Amino acid sequence: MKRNSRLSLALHTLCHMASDPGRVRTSADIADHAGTNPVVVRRVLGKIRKAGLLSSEKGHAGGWQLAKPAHGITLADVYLALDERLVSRGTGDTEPSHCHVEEGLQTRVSELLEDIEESLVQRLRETSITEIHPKSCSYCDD
Amino acid sequence: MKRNSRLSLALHTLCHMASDPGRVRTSADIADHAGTNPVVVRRVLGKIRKAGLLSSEKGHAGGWQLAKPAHGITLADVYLALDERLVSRGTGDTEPSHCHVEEGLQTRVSELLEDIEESLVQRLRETSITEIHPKSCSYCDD
DNA sequence: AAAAACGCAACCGCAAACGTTACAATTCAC
DNA sequence: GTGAATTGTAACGTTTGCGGTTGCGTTTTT
Repeated sequence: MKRNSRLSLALHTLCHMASDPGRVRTSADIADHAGTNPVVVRRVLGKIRKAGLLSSEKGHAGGWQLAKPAHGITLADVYLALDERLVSRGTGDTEPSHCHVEEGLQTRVSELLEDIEESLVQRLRETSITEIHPKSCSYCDD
Repeated sequence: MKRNSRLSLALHTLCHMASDPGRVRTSADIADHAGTNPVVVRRVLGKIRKAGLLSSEKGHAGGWQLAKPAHGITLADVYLALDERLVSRGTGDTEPSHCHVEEGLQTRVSELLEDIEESLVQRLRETSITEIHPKSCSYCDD
């Protein structure tokens, strides 16, 4: 897999599911399609499930499917479910500075990045996963 | 330093410079203020310089300063100068798949992320570095 | 009981990035 | 000229994040 793999993998999988919501898929199936590993798939989809977008069933004939209508799932839902925080990254430790301006500036920069992050999420909220639809393919049983 | 350090460091530094454009600062000064290392500073600011936003002078009394008016420098300029590509990350190798749909989908997801990246840059273009101004501080000579 | 599937923890290996040291090149003061 | 100050760059170590992998327990169906 390559960069931004988690988001990419999640969108990839959700798009497949949106095109055939009834079908239950195993992590092995998904991993094959995405060119990765079942455990990685379960790791990523686990977060999506915790956000309520997917459901999974254990045991024989178990697997994954959408937990709600695809048209109601936006890119923001997926992004937030994965806790990506591409731009802001909650700074966590604000190391104290010897200078008032420094601390103020540090805070300002953080706030700014936080704003940008919010803009990004707003943008993501405008697109549903149903809008990622490649043309159908007669060679695949998707 | 913490996450997203390059962008953070660059904004931090440029903001300082915007508030006193005449002053020449050494990488050691900047590193002190930012709580990092002169070499790291030179690494990051080097990219900014290549984009034409900063100039640097070697030798005694050398250092860094803005290469153009601060109000004309946007966050997008800085972001692009650093070649961050937070969301899309030019996939590079598009591993061929056994399935037409997979390749189409892969492409679609990449295009989508590319769009999002573009939206992000558009958002960044709306803010100038002069808009990151903490209140002045009588304890510091900034 | 066996097979199929998830859930999870533990590890390996790799790549990116920061931190640091070292050194050459350049510029200014004297 | 000599020396100090500063950038530019290369090299190396360390840390961190993450994908990949293995292993094992749990659950469900047959």
